Amino acid sequence: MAVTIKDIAQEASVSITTVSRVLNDRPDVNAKTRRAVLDAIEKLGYSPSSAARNLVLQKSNVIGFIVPDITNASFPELARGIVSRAKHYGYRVMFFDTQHDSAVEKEAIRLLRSKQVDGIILSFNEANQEELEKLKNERFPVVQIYRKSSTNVISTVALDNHRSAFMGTSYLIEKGHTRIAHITTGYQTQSGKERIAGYRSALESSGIAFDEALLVSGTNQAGSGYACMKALLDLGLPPTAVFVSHDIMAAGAYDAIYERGLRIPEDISILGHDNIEISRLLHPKLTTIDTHKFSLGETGVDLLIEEIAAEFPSDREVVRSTDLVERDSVRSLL
Amino acid sequence: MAVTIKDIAQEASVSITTVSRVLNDRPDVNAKTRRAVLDAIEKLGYSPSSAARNLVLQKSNVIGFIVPDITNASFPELARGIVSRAKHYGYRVMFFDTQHDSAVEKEAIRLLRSKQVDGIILSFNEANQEELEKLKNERFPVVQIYRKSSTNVISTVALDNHRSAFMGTSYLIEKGHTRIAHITTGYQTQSGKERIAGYRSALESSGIAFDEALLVSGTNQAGSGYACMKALLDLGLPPTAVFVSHDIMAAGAYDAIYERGLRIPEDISILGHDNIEISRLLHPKLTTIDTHKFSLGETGVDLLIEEIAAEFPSDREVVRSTDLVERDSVRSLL
DNA sequence: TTGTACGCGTTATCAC
DNA sequence: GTGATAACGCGTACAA
Repeated sequence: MAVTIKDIAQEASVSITTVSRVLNDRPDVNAKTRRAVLDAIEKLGYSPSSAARNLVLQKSNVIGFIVPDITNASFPELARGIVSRAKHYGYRVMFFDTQHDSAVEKEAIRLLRSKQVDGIILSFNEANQEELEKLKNERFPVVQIYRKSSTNVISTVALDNHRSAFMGTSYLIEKGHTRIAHITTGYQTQSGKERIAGYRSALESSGIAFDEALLVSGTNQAGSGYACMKALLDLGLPPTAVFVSHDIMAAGAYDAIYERGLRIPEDISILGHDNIEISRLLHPKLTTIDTHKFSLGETGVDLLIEEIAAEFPSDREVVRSTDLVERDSVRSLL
Repeated sequence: MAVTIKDIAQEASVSITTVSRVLNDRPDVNAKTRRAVLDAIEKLGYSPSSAARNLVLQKSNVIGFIVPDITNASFPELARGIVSRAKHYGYRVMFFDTQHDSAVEKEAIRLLRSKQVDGIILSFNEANQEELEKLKNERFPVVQIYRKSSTNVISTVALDNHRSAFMGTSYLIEKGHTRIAHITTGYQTQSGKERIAGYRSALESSGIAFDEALLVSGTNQAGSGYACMKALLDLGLPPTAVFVSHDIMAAGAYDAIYERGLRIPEDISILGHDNIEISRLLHPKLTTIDTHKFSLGETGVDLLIEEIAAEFPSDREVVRSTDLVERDSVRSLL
């Protein structure tokens, strides 16, 4: 059915070895011969079987990218960074949306073991660390994004969440706010825990007492942000500013605020985190913290490629800082 | 290095054929033998090489999904639909973001020819129809989403844009609007053309004269929606309602309106199209038209699988209708 | 029920 | 500069 290297060889009256040579741009082949082969390829419409190639080369040039939820707002930019950098290295990207199924590790293991992919990038995952480390020990390239490895055996590119939250909270303090709430994803999530710590640390640095009532947790979704904000507005003495740990939750918070007939930032200031696309489409435009997702994705691929090429498993940990982007949702009280 | 079927055979003291049998859940193998093989597999931590499998089976169980821009707001849901349905058929999905590079067709052709993927789903693409049809003629499975094939040789799942725009515009008319503008992506895009036609058709049906000045075109981005809206607001007699062909442009339109100190929907009504995630996060929540993207993706996979299994190239065209979802951005003038 | 041997389409080694 | 030929790891007639 399909045309193979053998057909080309026959058509061009050469051996398959020669065909393979021109296919791989080897210099040691006569110009005339090359021409003939190229013509045959063109004529028969041939293209090499990647399956055969992968088999003999023991390499697929595909990297797997596993996310728990492809609809996560941070996904697109991160994915673009990964795809773009992967392309640069001659790799393709295969996506896996686990839908939080947590069969993540099984899928990952199967993929790697079967050589379907040469390496894997994990993001936002709650995967079993043990399994991953086992994989790692078998010399399978794995890189985590966003999530630090507790035992530091897996290469990681993460955010400096503590510093980021510290910076955000400090910004609100600089603007004259003292009653500052924090909407978080809670102590169960790593980023939540770290950002809470940064938030508290900033308060303390300025001599502001931490108020348990101003810390409310939910999940990384608009609806949850809405609920959290409502809880805060129901307080006897609501905050004048809220640091929301994810922009998508901030969008939900907007809803709750508008529902009460309040204004942003006149009545209450909102500071987000992540800087996703919708942040600048909200009204007023959301002041937030950019996480450089595209670049994070690129770095993830860099680490993975390094891992793939390396003799021995590396375990580099890259921690990236974030940047505040001022827009219109925070009011200065000064 | 890696453990192969041969190692398992040796370990279990059987032939590779037998191992292959248990691997593929063949019934014709003794229970005891199977146990032994399974044990060996477990012990050695074996998993079959997909490269070898693909080569002998002439099949990868991967489908390619090509989009011009992964950050398009309609992408996530569509992708989820595709991934979900593909998984159901035992397929994986490989994403390709062409960044409008329009080397799309070359990439697609290479992929298919090289058997890296068993079929391809194209979305939002401006790819060369001729190339695609050539592919199709060579019995390569290709399905288009959103874009109808002019010559009807490629299977397609598309939207009934005309009907959709007709419905949307009629809705505004029912609400008492007569001065209705349309922000569009223009006559160059297929969906733009069809939606313009639907819009005009609805106006005519109600005896409202089409006003050239109320039709303003841009690109499918927030910034462009902003610019288009500004142009409309600069009109001597601005519209009372605007039908925006894409929600992301509507989000930009909101900006322009707020910038002028106007209110939605009190001063001007906005009707979107697409129902992307941010639509319900805007304030006021955007009334729009849902395109059932998840389902579209599922159907795309259905068609592709059919195509892959089929003896002869099919060329089915599925046209899906849309649904209006009423929220808060349209005011009744009655 | 089990095993032998060949083929899938490439690349790589070694001759010529 | 070019050509046999042996892998790569698996599925599958065909035989036993």
